[in-house]
Amino acid sequence: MSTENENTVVPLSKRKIACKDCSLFQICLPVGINGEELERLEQIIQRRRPVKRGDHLYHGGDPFRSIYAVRSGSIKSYVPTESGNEQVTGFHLPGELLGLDAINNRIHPCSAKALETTSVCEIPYDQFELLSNELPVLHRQLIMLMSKEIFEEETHTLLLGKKSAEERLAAYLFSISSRYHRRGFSASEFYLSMSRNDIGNYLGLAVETVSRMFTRFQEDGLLSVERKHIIIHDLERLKLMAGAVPGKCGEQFFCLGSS
Amino acid sequence: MSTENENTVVPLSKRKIACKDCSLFQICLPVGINGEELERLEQIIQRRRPVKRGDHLYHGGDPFRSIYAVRSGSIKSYVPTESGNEQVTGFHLPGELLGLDAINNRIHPCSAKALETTSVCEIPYDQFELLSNELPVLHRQLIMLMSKEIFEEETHTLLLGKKSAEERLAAYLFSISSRYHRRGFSASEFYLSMSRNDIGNYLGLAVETVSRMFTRFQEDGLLSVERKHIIIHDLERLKLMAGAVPGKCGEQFFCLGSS
DNA sequence: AAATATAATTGATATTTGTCATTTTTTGAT
DNA sequence: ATCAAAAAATGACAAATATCAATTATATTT
Repeated sequence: MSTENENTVVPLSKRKIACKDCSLFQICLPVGINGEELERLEQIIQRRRPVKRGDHLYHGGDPFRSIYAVRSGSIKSYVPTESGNEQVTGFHLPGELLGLDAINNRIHPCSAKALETTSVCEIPYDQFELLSNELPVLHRQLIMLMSKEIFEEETHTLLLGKKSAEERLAAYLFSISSRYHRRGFSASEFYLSMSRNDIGNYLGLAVETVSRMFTRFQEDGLLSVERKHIIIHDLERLKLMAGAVPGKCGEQFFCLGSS
Repeated sequence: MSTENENTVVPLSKRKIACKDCSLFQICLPVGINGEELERLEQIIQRRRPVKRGDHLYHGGDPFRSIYAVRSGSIKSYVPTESGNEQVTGFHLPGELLGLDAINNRIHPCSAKALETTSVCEIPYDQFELLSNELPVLHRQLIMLMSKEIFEEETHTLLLGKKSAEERLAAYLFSISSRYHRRGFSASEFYLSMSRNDIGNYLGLAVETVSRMFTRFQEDGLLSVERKHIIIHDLERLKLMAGAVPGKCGEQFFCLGSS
């Protein structure tokens, strides 16, 4: 949560932090981008001042202008429905993108709300498109990330379609753990930035069911939970409880959370 | 079901049917591709002999080589799970793509099985990538289609997370109807190529529940169903029964099924 | 710091949908 | 055409989870 100077949109070049110095570098841009290409990409990336908890990056229905990468903090994506309800469609942790569902229609189908003070990189899509004409590697990278997103949505479909409440929460916690771990944080101890309500919504469960499951997990000695602070005591067991994983995993051909 | 000469892989150039003559042209390639570009794309597209009902296009775990577009017939995508179960993740009707979830890992996370005799266009991905270096419009088009797929997965998440059995089946039938309609077929009368089992699996419901819902819909005069043959008597009511749609729809900013 | 609002937990009960068992219908094979 | 196997429909019942209500804990505001 480094509070750099907090102004409105400032070109990256005017700031100290460049992609190549960013801790998310290898997550955002894992493959074959060279120094010169990176520099040109950086020139179009905008770093905005951090958004505060509860603020929206965009609302469902807004015109699409940019895709975003989370630098720090976390974002919740949700589909607002007519009845005033919402369906949470995902949580975005550092190094993850959002807004990819809006490219086709040029309108955001989802809203994106900060769960805590959050910094994002904004990539204006028109400029990205122009630059990609010269640097096909950018398109290629985006396609990879979108493919990954599609796969992850399928994993979530599997969860919603086939898993019990217990399996859902276990899978959820395991996923969060893996993603933090990948970012260099502890896999066994972390703070959940989202409410029980959001978790339940995302997992297709009532809040009360989520609460009860947390209680049960704690009674079983699987983890300690105190409000949003989670300590996993047995990651292996958590993984087992999460049940089915696409492709039978078992190291057969790939694993959730691998890049 | 035009039974052309049924051999193994034959370059498109050797055949009579070109993309520009294909009835799916505007669905596969809706935007800004000119004649010359199209011709170069056609040169890499392979038309294989139709796959028979029950045959697989690929299995989960297979190395990724191509993406596919359905020309006629239908394909079921499913995630095989360790327990021998499966989770159906989607049905692909004419004009729709599959295999996009495998680009990132270069391994198919899903299996794809023909529900009836089905013709597909195969687009070898390496060649597509090479060609895209010269024709960025191809990448752009793929990104659009992937964005749309991500959006559709979110719609499915909304269905699995928030809807009752009745709403699920109504939403499903409305989706199928819209997709056929878009392809120029009747919106109110069609044959379902998938079993009740597959439908239930896809919707996160037991087969029996699907059966009962069909019966109820018929008793309500909403539709006539005879095995796989469906006649919708009141499309508007079906749409209403389907409930929540991303973005409040109501023509506010977009509608399911619009391109 | 007190007061108020919000979030989380817990218990009791209701409801939807799943499971099991059976019958009927349809499809495919010999 | 007959038989066997698979798919679909229907009924009875069970179970998981949602809903409702109440309590407790935690944040937020003044």
